[in-house]
Amino acid sequence: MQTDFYRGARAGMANMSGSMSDKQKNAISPRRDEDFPEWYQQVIRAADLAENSEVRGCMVIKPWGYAIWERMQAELDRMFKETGHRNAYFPLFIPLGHLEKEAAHVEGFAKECAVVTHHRLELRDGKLVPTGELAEPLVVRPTSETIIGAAYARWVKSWRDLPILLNQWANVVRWEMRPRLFLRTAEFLWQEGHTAHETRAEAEEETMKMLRVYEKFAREFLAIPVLTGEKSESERFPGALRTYCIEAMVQDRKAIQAGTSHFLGQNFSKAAGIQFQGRDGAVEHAWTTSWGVSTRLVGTLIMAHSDDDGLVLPPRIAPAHAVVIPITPKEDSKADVLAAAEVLATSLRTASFAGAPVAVEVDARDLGGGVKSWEWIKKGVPVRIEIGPRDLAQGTAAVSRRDRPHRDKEFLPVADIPGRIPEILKEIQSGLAARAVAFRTDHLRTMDSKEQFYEFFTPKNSAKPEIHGGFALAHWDGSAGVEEKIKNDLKVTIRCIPFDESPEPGTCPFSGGPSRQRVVWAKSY
RNA sequence: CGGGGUGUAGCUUAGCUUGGUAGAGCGCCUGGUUUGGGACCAGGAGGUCGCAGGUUCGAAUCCUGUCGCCCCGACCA
Repeated sequence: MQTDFYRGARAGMANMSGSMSDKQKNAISPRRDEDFPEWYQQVIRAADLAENSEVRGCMVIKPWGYAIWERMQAELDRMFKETGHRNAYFPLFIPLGHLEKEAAHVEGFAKECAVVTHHRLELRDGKLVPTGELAEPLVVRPTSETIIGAAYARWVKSWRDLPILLNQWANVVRWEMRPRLFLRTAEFLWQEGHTAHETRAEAEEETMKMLRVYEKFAREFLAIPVLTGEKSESERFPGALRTYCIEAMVQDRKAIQAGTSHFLGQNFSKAAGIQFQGRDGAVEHAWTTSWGVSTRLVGTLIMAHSDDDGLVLPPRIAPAHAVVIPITPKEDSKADVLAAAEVLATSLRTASFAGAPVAVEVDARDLGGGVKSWEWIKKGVPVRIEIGPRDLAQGTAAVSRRDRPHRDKEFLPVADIPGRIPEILKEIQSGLAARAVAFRTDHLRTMDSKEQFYEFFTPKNSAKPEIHGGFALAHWDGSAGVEEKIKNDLKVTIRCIPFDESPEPGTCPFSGGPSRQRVVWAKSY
């Protein structure tokens, strides 16, 4: 089966007629197949999700973008609570000394830390200059293992104090060289779960449990299939014993790490001194985990589902499920149309989707119907409902779906709409998920020869690389040398070593050495 | 941080080679006609041409430096 993400847009274009088609075919220019990175930025602008700020690498998340993040937060927070976690908040500033305690951690994060060295500004010759140097500089958290570890060390005395199962919603700062809206910003929003356990087995189980939470969230809410597995040593979190991840494929066939869960062993508890007296009276170090997802999920969502007309939101994560658009061509019927729109919205809100009332917006702005419709198309709202004077007479409204060409509309009796919308939302959700699965299936290849591998990851046009490649399932001898070589040659890395109940041994096509199992290779964000 | 590209109104851009103090389209505002698919007519607002120096009688244009952004590389969620 050939999955074509552009099919919808083409069908839409074929339906177009009149002056519009001469003017503009798609809302977003360039199209995905012309220039994917530029398309991505234009979608963000067209949907009014975010913009770059005056500080390099930082972004302003605008209301519609933030609403998507809030939806993610709401569902994840619920899932964390269901798995026994509670929220807390730890400081933004970390004493420099804390960061020095775990060697691998220092190595991993030292290069990208913002450091606070002063606590006062003085006005000199009209310029503000920092004064009041701090005795010990403070690091703006790039992640919170160290400062949370220090707190856990204070809190834990006995095995009865364990486990500690906390999460925090916070911002973190990593001074990135190449920022990209949502995908990699100097400051980003995330959640970080931090747990401490009595036994190794318990901590390992926790690590895996939270990975499963992320996987379920991605599949059920974002409609994005993800591969799960373990990171190779070179991709592991600094200081972790094992790093597990969910990896998604987006429409340029690159991989994106959408969430991680780390088994930290006793590394951080030894560094921070998280010790307790066990059931046998012996003093032991706790076993810790950490796990997180960030606003990168918003970028992942955009790249996974959106099309050449803008954002496409899966209903289960959309801030609004439906928008009612009053069409008010005549002054004398305007009040009636607006009133009917409100009545329709109100009745629609009595319907429920996925266990909650259908979220409805009414766009009562005094603008042309086409203008308003296009705005909501670009914002990715799953369902648009237009209601105008003719509908009033007939008791109907025109229903359009974001997963269908934008010209398609179905006139439904108003009375049927509250009953019908939840079904449509369900169809859109499962349709987007199915399409994403099919897309990934099409671009996931099992391969055994080096030649095939290199061909797969080499664009035909090197000057202006077309969308190519995907995920390659190939054997690997487990050596960092092979990883290094492939990365240098093709910019392809091991995204994860999939969990495999019965691994199929084979031969590494790059070294000829023995391989325990196939691993997932891809270009990545 | 290295290589390449690029900065002119909110967006897209003309002008730069051959210096003479800025033009368009979209968007925005007002009025009218419109509104079921990104409307039309008329009027209007908006730019110290990224910033700082320099050359010159005069700089968007030439020179130097610097900053931002984009792409590639290193690094990363």
